[in-house]
Amino acid sequence: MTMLPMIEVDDDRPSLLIVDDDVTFCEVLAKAMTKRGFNVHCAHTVEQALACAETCMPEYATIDLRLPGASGLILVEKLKALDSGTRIVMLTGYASITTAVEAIKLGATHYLAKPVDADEIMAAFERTTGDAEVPISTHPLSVGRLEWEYIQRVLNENKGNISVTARILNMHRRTLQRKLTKNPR
Amino acid sequence: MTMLPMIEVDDDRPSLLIVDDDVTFCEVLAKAMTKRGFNVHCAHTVEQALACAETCMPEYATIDLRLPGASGLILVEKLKALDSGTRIVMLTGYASITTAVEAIKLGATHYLAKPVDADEIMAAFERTTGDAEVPISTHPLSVGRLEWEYIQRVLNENKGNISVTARILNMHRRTLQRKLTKNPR
DNA sequence: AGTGTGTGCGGCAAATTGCCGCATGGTTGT
DNA sequence: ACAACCATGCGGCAATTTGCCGCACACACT
Repeated sequence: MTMLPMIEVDDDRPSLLIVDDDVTFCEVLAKAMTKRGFNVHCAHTVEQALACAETCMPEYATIDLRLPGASGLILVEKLKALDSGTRIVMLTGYASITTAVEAIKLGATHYLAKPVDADEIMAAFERTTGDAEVPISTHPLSVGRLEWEYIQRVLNENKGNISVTARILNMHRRTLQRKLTKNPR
Repeated sequence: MTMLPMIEVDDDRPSLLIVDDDVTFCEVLAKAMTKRGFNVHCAHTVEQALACAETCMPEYATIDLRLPGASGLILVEKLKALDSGTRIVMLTGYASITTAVEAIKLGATHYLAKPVDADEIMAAFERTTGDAEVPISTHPLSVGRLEWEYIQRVLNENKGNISVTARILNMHRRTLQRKLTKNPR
């Protein structure tokens, strides 16, 4: 695991590579993880991530599934090839069972659907093995809140178009409309 | 209860253990897999499966996620402990990302949602390595589906405890109970 | 025995939803 | 300008889902 110190000699913090094309998301997460004691680097493309990984040799990584050009799964493969000890958490906006299965097979230690908070990611890093013994993290998000966050995200991605969002989300426009007038629960 | 005290003489067919509480399903699948050259055994509970596995040492297994009493996941763990070379395909009526991730981490070679046909299972046994080329879907989950996945995840993290999960999720136990009996929308 | 907790399920009122309709405003192509 | 199309906001009402009560049973711990 501790192989080549390279440039970063006197930094005993574990290094973390965040790969996500959403710059804002990177910044927010970077801040949160720095506060939790990581030496954080960010990348927004597969190429950037690889370049960064070669120099900083991250012990931890969070990778978004959907990256410009290629799939984040490739990155899982490459990072694991670089250092099989790297702990990788896959993040995704649009979770699917197929990609989850592949990510784990490729060596990701966990797979989380956005929205996630930093504590969930921390917990995921710890859970390297499949288990019966489950370390419990308190889940701040109620189902109502989760739904609200998700709706906001999809709505935003569709530029606020309620009709389109309702169709995508497979719910009735009237219902979406009504939900939007209410506060997150 | 002890159904097959059969003595295994020389049998060069690969042995397959089918674990599912649905007897009819077992029979149908057993027939299909026998035709494909397997030496098939069936079990309907975790205990039966373990007993069977100890005598017949299956090289292949299909395990239903939902078994009376315990989850099929622990069976994955035990079978792998018995023989780490066993190829296990997880089957489930209600596929969720959480259980898929757990199953793969525990060593299952694949995870399939019912209904499946025998050929899919055959293909799954072959696919031991991860594949970074799988297409990523850009289609968001429906809100109902998202809720379902989230519930599954929290439920899993709380070892299937419905009362605790309901409290964390800030929903009524009765409502959670009712949701769990329904299909992911 | 007694206490605490989890589970499954029935019943019923309250809340939410699905689904209709209609009027309005914005955009696009003719 | 006009029609065609789409998104929006909202009212009404039936169907479904929920919250919340209850009860019985099982299991663990004292």
